[in-house]
Amino acid sequence: MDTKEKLFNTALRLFSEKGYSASSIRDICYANNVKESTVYYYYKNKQALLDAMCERFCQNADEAFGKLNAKLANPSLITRDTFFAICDTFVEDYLTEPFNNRFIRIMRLEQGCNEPLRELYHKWMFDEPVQYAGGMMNTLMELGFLAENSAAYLAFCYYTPIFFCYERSYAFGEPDDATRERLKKLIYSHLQNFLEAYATEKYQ
Amino acid sequence: MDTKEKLFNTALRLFSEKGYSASSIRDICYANNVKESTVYYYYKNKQALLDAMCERFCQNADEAFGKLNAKLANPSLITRDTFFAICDTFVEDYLTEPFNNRFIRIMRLEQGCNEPLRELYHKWMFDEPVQYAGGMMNTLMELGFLAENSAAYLAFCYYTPIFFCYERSYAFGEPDDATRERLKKLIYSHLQNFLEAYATEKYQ
Amino acid sequence: MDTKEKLFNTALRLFSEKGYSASSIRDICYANNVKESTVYYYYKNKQALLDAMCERFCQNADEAFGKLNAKLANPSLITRDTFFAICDTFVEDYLTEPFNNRFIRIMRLEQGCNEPLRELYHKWMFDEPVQYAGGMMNTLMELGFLAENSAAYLAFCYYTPIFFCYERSYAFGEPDDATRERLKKLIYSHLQNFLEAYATEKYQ
Amino acid sequence: MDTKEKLFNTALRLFSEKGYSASSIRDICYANNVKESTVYYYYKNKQALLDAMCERFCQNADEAFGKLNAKLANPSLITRDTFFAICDTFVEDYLTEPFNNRFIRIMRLEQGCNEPLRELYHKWMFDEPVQYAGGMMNTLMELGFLAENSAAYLAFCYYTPIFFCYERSYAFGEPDDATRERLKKLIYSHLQNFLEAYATEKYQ
DNA sequence: TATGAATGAGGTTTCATTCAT
DNA sequence: CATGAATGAAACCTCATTCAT
Repeated sequence: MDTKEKLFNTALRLFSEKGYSASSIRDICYANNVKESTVYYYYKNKQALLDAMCERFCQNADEAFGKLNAKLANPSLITRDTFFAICDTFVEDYLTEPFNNRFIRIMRLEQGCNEPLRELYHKWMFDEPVQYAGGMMNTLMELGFLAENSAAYLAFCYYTPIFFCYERSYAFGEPDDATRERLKKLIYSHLQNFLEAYATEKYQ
Repeated sequence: MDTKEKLFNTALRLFSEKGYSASSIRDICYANNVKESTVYYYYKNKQALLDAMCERFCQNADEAFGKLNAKLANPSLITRDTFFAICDTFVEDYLTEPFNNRFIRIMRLEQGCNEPLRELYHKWMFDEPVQYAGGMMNTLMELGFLAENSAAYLAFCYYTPIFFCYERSYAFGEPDDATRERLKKLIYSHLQNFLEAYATEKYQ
Repeated sequence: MDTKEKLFNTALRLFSEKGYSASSIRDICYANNVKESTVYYYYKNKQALLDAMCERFCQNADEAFGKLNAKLANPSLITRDTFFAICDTFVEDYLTEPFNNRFIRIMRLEQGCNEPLRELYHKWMFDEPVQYAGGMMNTLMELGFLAENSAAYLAFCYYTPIFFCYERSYAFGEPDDATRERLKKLIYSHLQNFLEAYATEKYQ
Repeated sequence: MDTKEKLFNTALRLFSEKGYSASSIRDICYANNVKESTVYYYYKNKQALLDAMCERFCQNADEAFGKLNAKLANPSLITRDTFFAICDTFVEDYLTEPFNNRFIRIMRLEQGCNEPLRELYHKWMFDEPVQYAGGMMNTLMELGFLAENSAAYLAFCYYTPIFFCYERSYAFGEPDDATRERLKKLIYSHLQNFLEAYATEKYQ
C-alpha cells in the first residue's frame, strides 16, 4: 500500500472516529511516519481528503445499488433465498463494507455543519434505500411473493428495523466479528418475521 | 435569562450543530456579547459545559421515562387514545423536547470519541426505549388491547419506525414547525398501521 | 486571625514556595475561602502584598540586628555561653524565624527580576551579616576571647558555614522540627570547631 | 547558530533571570525574531526546554566531576599549584561555566516548586561537592600535603567559603569580567588562608 | 517523493484587576 | 466587609498550510 493510500485510510479512520475537524493532519501523518508536509504532496489540502472519500463513496454506493437493482430486473421467479440474498447484499456490500461503514459514520457526524455531506447522508441512508425498498416491494407483490399491501408501508416495515439495527451496532468504531455476526442474526430474524407477516402463504 | 444560561444554551446549540471540539468558546461568547474569559467565571472549562448538559439530560430522561412508566401503572383499561397519547408523550416530552433534541444530537456526534457519551447514547436511545416498549407491549397484551405475540417482536415493530422517522427528520439542526408536523403525521400513520396489524379486533 | 492577616500569610507561603509571579491571587484567596475581589479590599494590588512583606522583614531584620548589636555593646567579659548564645539569636530570631525564613526565600527567588529585592537580599544575607560578624570578631579579640587574627578572615570563617548550612537545610519549603534540630547541631559543631581553631587557650 | 540553539539559549537566560513560569514563550521567541509557534517545531512544549537543559547540565556536571576525580587518581605527589588548579577547574569548568552558571541559578529558583530540580540542586550544589571535597581532603592528608584532621571538617572549611562567594557574586544575572575576577581573587585568598591553617609546614 | 523550517490564525485557559452592590 | 460579574491582556499550545530544497 503506497503512502497516498495509507494517508487516505488513516484519515478515513480518524474522521470517522473523531470527526473531520477534530482529526488533525498531524495525527494522520504521525500514524504513518511521514511529516505533515507530505500530505500536501498528495492532496491539495485537508478538505481534498474528505472530497476523495465522498467521490469514492458515491461510486461505491452507485455500484451497490446498481447491483441491487440488477437483482430485481427481469425476475421470473423469486425464492426465499433470493429475498434473503438481496438483503445480505445490501448489508454486506453496502452498509457494512469497511470503507462505506466508515464513511457513513463520517456523514452522520458532519451532516450538522457540512451541507453537501448532509445531502449525501440523507440521500444514501434514507431516500435511496427507502425508494429501493419500495420498488422491491412492488416487484415482490407482482411476483406473488408478498401479499398485496401498500408498497410504502411494506418498505417502511422492511427497512426501518435494518436501519435501527445498523445504527445500534455500527454507530461506533470498527465493528468486530462478533458485532458483525450479531447484526446478521438480528436482521435474519427480522426478515423471518417480515415474511411471516407479509409474504403470501407459500413463501412463509 | 442570565448570562450563565445564555452561554449554556448557545453552547448547546453549537455543540449540537458542529460537534463539541469544532465549537469554540470564542463563538459561544461572541454570540452573547461577552468575552471569552466570562465563560470561565461560570464554568471551570469547556468540558464542564458539556458535563452540565449531561446532567440535565439525565434528569430530563429520568423524568420522561418516569412519566411514561406512570402511564402504564395500574391501568384497568386502555383505549386507542391512551395508546396514541403515550407515544405522543414519548415524542413530545422526550425526543423532540428542545433541550433533549439537541443533546441527543450531541450524543450522536460525540459517541465516537467520548466513551461516557456513547454509553449515554446507547442507554437512552436504544436500550431504555426498547425495554420500555417491551414492557408496554406486555401490558397491552394483558389488557387485551394487542393480540398475543412476542413482546420483543412487537416492541421492535413499534419503536424502530419511530427511531427512523426521528433520525430522518431531526438529525440536523433545530426543526421548524413544518418538520415537527411532518414527524407527527408520519408517526401517527405508523401507529395506525401498527394497530391494524397487531391490535385485537375491537381496537383496530 | 483576621482575613487580612490570613491573606498575608498565605501569600507569604505561596510566594516563598512558587515565586511571586507563579502564585496567583486566586490561589491565595481560595486557600482562605474568600473571593479574589476580597484581596483588593485590603491591598491595593498584588504588588502591595509583597511590599507589606518587605516592610515587615526590614523591621524584623533591623530589630534582630539591633538585638545582636546590643549583645556586643559594653561587654566587660564574654564566655563560651555568650558566644554560643549570640549565634543562637542570629539563627533563631533571624534566619529561621518563620516569617523571616519565608521572606528570605522570596528574596532569593525574586532577586533575578526584582531590583529592590535583590538589594535587600544582598544587604541582609551577605553585607550586614558579614559586617556584623567582622565587628563581633574585633570585639572578641579585644576581649581576649579570640586570638589575634584578621577580623575579616575570622568573620568569613565564622559566617560562611552558617550560611551554607542554612541554604542547605532551609532552601526549600517549611522546615520541620527534625530539620531545625539538624541545623542547630551542625552549627553547634561548627562553632566548636571554630573555637578550637581560633579562640585563645582558656576558652577552647 | 541555528534557531533551535538560539531558542535554547534565550530560554536559558530568561529562565535563569525571571524563573521558569515568569518567562514566556513569547519573550523567548520575540528575542529571536521568530513566532511563538516556531518553538513548538523544535520542542514539544515549554517544559521540554527545561528538560533539555537538565539533560545538558547533568552531562556537564558528570564530566566536570569526572575530570576532577581524574586529577586525584594515582597522584604520587601534589604541589600547591596542583591544589590551586583543582579548585580552579571546579570554579571555571563547573560553577562559572556560562551554561552551568545559568542552570544552577534556574535550579535555585525552581527548587521550591519542582521536585526533580530540587533534587538536582541538592545533589550538585551540596552533596556531590561536599563528598568530592571529603575525598580530596583524605588524599591530601595521605600524601602529607595536609596535616592530619577530620576529613569532614576540612571539606567543610574548604567548600563552604567557595559556595558563599559563588552565591554572593553569581547569584544574579550574567556576571561580567570584573565579577569573575573578584570571585577568583576571593577564592584564591580563601585557599591561601586554608593552606596556612591546615597544610603541613612545607606546603604553607 | 518527501521534508525541514516556519508561520499566522485561532484555540483554551489563567490572571490581575475593576466596580457596582 | 465582601462579593458577583465581567474583562482585557497575555499565557501556552495546536493546526493547516506554504515553500524552498
